Amino acid sequence: MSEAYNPKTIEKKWQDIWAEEKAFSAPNDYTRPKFYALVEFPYPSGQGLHVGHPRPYTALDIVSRKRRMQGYNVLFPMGWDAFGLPTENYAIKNKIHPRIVTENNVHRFKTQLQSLGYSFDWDREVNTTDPGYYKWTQWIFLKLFKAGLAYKSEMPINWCTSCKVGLANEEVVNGVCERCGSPVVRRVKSQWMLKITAYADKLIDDLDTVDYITPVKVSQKNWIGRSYGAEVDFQLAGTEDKLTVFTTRPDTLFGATYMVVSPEHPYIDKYKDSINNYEEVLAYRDAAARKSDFERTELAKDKTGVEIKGLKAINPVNGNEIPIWVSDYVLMSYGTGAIMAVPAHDERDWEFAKKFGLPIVEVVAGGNVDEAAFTDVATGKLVNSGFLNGLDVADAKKAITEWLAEKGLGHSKKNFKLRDWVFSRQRYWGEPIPIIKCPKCGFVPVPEEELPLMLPEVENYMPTDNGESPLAHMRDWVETTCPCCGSKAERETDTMPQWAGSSWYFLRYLDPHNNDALASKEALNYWMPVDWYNGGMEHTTLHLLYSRFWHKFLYDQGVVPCPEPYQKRTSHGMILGENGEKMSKSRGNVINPDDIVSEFGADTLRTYEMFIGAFNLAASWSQDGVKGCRRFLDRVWGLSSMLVNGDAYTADMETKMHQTIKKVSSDFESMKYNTAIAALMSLLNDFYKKGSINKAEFKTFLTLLNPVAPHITEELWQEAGFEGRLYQATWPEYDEAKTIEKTVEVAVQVNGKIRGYIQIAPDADKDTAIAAGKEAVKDRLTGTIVKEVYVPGRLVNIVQK
RNA sequence: GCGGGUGUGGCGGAAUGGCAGACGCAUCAGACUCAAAAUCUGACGGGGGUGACUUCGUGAGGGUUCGAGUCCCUCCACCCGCACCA
Repeated sequence: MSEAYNPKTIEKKWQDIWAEEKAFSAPNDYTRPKFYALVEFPYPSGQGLHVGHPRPYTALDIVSRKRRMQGYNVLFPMGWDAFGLPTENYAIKNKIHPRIVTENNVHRFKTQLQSLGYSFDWDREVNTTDPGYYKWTQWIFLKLFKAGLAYKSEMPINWCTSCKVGLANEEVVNGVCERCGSPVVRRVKSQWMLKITAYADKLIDDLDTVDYITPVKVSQKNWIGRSYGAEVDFQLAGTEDKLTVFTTRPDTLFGATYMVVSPEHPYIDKYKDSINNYEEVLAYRDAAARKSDFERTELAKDKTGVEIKGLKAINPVNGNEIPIWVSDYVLMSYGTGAIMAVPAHDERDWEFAKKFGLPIVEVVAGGNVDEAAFTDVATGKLVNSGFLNGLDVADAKKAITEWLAEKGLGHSKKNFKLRDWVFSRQRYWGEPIPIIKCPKCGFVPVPEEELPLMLPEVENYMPTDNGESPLAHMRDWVETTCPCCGSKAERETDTMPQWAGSSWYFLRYLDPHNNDALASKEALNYWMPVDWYNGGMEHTTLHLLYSRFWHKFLYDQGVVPCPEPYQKRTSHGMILGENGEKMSKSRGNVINPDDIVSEFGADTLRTYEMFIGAFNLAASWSQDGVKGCRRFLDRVWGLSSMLVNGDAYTADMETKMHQTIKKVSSDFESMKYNTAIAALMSLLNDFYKKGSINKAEFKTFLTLLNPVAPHITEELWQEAGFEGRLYQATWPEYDEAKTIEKTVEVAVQVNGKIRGYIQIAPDADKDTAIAAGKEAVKDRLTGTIVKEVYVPGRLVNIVQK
């Protein structure tokens, strides 16, 4: 073969052949060992594919191709997470229906992904905007509703004062609207909520049963934020009411010298007649409400507050009457919205007490509470605390909690930072929430047999002036009758957030055309759980947590066979621009994958993105690096002109062949793609040095490289006249014994410094090695030998005085 | 402030506690060429030496060890999250 390597023709050729032969379809052959590899399906944006997409996709494509050659039935699917705001905004701006925008974008993305030669099973493609798909998204919502896990609640939302529309958090940048730059304020609206907090404990505890990379587990745990403590009741002096607080330090109760309530605490209104400075308190509350998130962050270090005069609380443990303050450092959304302040042992309380001259009483000895709050729970001993004196913190916690329970003044309690999931969007391009609002029956689910509740075709999908969903315009869609009592009723006009469709998509791949269930029992039992899921760290506390929640719910409902959806979760680093900054249009450092494919070929792009650096770390793009990978493939192409006969590895190559098979096999599994490719480059260099490669060696080399560069290897396989298709070949085996060199160079050190080398068998015994080593450095052995170290195959170290 | 991550040649990066810098890029030299490109071959951390060699060197400083990029302690810088969660 004398023609030069031309990826343009061979890549198209093999993509067509693979499609025609259905090379990568995952048959429902439930007798074979299965492997379910999953990558996050993309949001088909108008920008087209980003060079960031191929990094994770190629990585799991490599693993999938390898596993197929190892005999697994591999499911590696792809689909489209196509509902969402950018499409809707683009549609509004350009006056094109979002459905059309989505179709166009999906077409472009699919063409781009296909040009990269991924071994996706395209027969299982899913699209979240397809009614046949969102039928089941709505079905799951109804299950949640019927189980009491979907409810409506007044929630503050982000409201753009200029666009007059509710915004997602992601659309608010530094307190202003991302699109128009106008200030964003909080506005209370009735929203659908999902009770993810009901699964808070399971979402933490079951992390022990899955194989996720540590940063993901840590982030999820911190995000859920479970903490153990106690709720304690403080009597409001002169009333029948109690002010309840949550604390993780009930042991410090004797040191509680005042209390603080959040500005939104209901007692401010309830006791306004008893509050002497109500006007002042109200002014503080209004000021706090006006603060934007940005200001709250900025002012976090400087505590503000107002004493509520006329109300006092009684410390239950010593009967002291203590003042109550209001301050925005106490959040209504966590615990009870009120705290007991122990300035001696809490930094925030200490700061507040110092500023307002409140008493600081030390109850845990070990620090200097005049200087700083003492928060060390490991070493302190209780003082000034009556019956707790002398105990350490852990014992004191236990003792006081028991005491509180006995007296009916409190009880142990655990709390979470996790909040319920705001599930409503006042937008058009999302799944309609299948609920009917009946004046008599309340919220009534749309009957299951009426699903999917189709998103109506509308002329005008612009947001309304009053913040209602555009669907509210559609009176003939909105007005309906109650399925329960038959009276006039209205449909819910909110739609679901983008996270809905992506919370269960991995289930639909199993059986994407099933109209009777989200997937058949057989398919679920065979394929679940996902064996390996790779995705971005940015989804750790949103998509990944949401989908685990839905899956756990579906498990409790008997819909899915396993409590966790993903057995293993890994994550890739970002690809940055050549200047080391995040790629963006404004920075002018965006690389378009299409350009790389047309100039260098898909195999080069795949190889480069895998060679760029450690998979889990961010990496900067380098056009020279791309060229280097193309040069590597050119040299691979050149191997065919060195091809000689031979059905077994030649003697001088045998060790290296077995070593490379071993290294590439394990590196692919541990995501060390860069070193796997380096090993293949090194092997290639050896063939060049030698000037020949035999057929056995060529077969192995092509097979090892195939997962990374599938087109060129398949072409060379065919050109060399090897049997069948390379994608159907068997992954090569290595013989551990044959990975070991006959002799190796072993460094000889004297007192830890290298002074010579010996050639010796790697498994030589210690006496032989030490003797040879001493001989090699005999001129330097002038002192008394105190130690002789021998690491087979590595080094000899003679330690002398 | 808290949590997670990262610091190694000119650059991207390799190194189960055991020869630091594999592999690639850039650069330089040689071969080929009228020439250039491409390709092939070789050199390529700093200092010293004609040289075989020698010495220093993995963000900084300590420590453990025969031996530390790797383990421990104290710091520093940068990146990414979270942000008063009682």
